[in-house]
Amino acid sequence: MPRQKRSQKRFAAILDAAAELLEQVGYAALTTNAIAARADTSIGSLYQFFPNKQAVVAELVREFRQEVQAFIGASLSVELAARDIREFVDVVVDGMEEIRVRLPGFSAVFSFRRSAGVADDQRIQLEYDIIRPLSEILAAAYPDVAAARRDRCMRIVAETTKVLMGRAAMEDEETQVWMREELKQMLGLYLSQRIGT
Amino acid sequence: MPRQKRSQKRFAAILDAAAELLEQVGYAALTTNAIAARADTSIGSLYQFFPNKQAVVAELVREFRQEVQAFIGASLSVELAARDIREFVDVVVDGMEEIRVRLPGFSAVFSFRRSAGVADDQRIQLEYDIIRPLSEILAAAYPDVAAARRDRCMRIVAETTKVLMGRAAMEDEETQVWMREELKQMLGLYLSQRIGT
DNA sequence: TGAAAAAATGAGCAAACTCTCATATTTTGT
DNA sequence: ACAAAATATGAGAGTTTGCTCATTTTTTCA
Repeated sequence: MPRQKRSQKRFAAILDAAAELLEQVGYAALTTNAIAARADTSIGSLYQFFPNKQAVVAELVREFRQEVQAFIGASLSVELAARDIREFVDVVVDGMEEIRVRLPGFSAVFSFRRSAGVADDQRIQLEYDIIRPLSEILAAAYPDVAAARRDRCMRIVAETTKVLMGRAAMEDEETQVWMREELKQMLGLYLSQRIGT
Repeated sequence: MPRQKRSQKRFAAILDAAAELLEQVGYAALTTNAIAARADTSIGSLYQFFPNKQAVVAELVREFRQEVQAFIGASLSVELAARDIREFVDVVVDGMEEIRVRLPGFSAVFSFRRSAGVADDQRIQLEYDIIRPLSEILAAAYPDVAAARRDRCMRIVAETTKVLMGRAAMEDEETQVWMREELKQMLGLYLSQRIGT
């Protein structure tokens, strides 16, 4: 762990570089040399802060998880879910989109499949960071719905949101907008029917 | 291209090995040496049939595309779509699941994101192999619906089906069953509302 | 049957990658 | 100002991987 300001800046620069590269080239093509070069530092410095390549991504995921938790705590509530579940869905979709845009590399990390077993635990936790609290909110808002159904619905909602936004990210602005709208429509209809209005 | 029976068997064995490895370790960890070893042949033979690693996957994708087209031609019809769009959705979901189970590596190839630019064209074509014909069937079954809405709906249906089945594939049998059922529910509701009964 | 064509083999080259370490530079505390 | 601690550097060691090629084995066919 860095103690001087100088090294703390490098630490942050390395993470920023990793995030940007992740966004641009994806996980498979991410290399430690490229990260160091983009962070304007030497490969040696990278390995002074991180024991290996996975650790860099793991630290990024840790930050991403915090952002997600902050968003859920700030924007989602039992009252909102109970009042209008469609509006609840809208907030979830818009919130995830905002996070994706603000944090380079987020969707790359969030979506990658079996990337040579890398940070797999962390990625799964990132998903549970969303599914679990959302399910708990629904539990409080709709106590009569069976727990199993609630969990399944939130799993569907989370997975669907994740992938459609990931796909949308690769398209032009116009396509992104309509995909988001269709997604809200679909999830709203689904939750209305499976959980309640 | 192989001319003797012996080499044609090797050609097929290499493709089978690649498909199994793709299923087991994913694209990122796929190596030509591993493919050759699993096919019980030498690395030299692999490069006698395929100019490079991408070509092996490309050939696999070519076969997958044919399977998808065959399924659509055999199982989907304008009549079915016009009669009951929910049943139409059920057939699509079950059909894709059947293909996924029958063809090792299918979901691995179908779902991978930005795998170092590999066979990207082919992967996109695979998606259009589904979206385009489905949209055409809907066009015939529901001629009053605007073309743009139809295309968007089918894109959403295809993407959602793809990812949820990909996720389901990593879970136990019980989870797969309920995810498929929830998926049918959601897509059925969505299409009923956006296209018609 | 024998020579030419086709197919098979695997050692190893070249390139790319992760990560180490001896050395140099900067910061800190006194 | 000076020594010790912290930080920075990049050449290169050690692997892995895609792919080649000289050589051997099998098949074809007159």
